[in-house]
Amino acid sequence: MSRTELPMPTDAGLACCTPLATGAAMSMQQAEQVAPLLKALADPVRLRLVSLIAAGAGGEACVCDLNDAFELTQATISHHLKVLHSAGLLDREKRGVWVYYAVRPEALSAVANLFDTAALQPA
Amino acid sequence: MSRTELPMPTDAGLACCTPLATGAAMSMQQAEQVAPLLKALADPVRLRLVSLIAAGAGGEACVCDLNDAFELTQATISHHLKVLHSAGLLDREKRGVWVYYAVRPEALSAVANLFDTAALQPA
DNA sequence: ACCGGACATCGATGCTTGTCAATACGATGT
DNA sequence: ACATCGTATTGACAAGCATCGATGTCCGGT
Repeated sequence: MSRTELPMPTDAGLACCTPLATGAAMSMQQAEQVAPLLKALADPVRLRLVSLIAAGAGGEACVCDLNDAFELTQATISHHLKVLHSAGLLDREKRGVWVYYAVRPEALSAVANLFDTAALQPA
Repeated sequence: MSRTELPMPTDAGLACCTPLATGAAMSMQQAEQVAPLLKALADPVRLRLVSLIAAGAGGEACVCDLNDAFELTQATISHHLKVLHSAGLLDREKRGVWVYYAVRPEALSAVANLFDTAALQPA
């Protein structure tokens, strides 16, 4: 990448390079802020974990149930739950011997908003 | 995971383990089907690429512009575009010397639907 | 026919990540 | 006190991934 500057088409009004509504598009900061959320969700196991938890009573679920829903080690499930929790997607509450994870609607709607904003225009 | 079977709470009606509305939740198949889309989007660079392309005129953008929008090698941008294209998120069209990528609204709305369906219930 | 520019592909490299077995921690019941 | 059960943590390993430099390919102009 020799050119560090971008705006001018090198010569005149060449047909390429309509200058991308950069104002309306996402900044690198924004992207780096949202990407971790998607990264946390971008795994089949974690995606299903969130789905199971969201489908649970009160939007929460006990780890003991989640463990049995997969053919994976308890350590692996625990790891995935930690990832989701660290990403801010799940809340964690210890209730007696058991631990319950609950979805954080704010976090999920943040992702939903992302696609409402960025995506859907007919043509 | 010693237990390969799941359904029975080992003893009686213990308070834990409300059995998760497994019918309503996402199957492993579904999760494995959607996760690749999220994986493709779960990178700051790719997320911004999609954003830039979506913000472009007609929901498309020339690679020449995209290259200049990042401090990354042309090879790297090309790689990311390929990932997005392979995931079915972008269309590719060669127009003269230049290549234009365009967003596939269907793919994006698939992701959007995912969060509409799974996410937002008040309490 | 040649050169130059726009993208793609290849091969290599260092970092991240999904998974497991083993172990540690903490609460409960006996 | 002790054994037990539910969950988290640690350490290790293989696989995946983001990035780069170098090279290849295709196209348009001279």
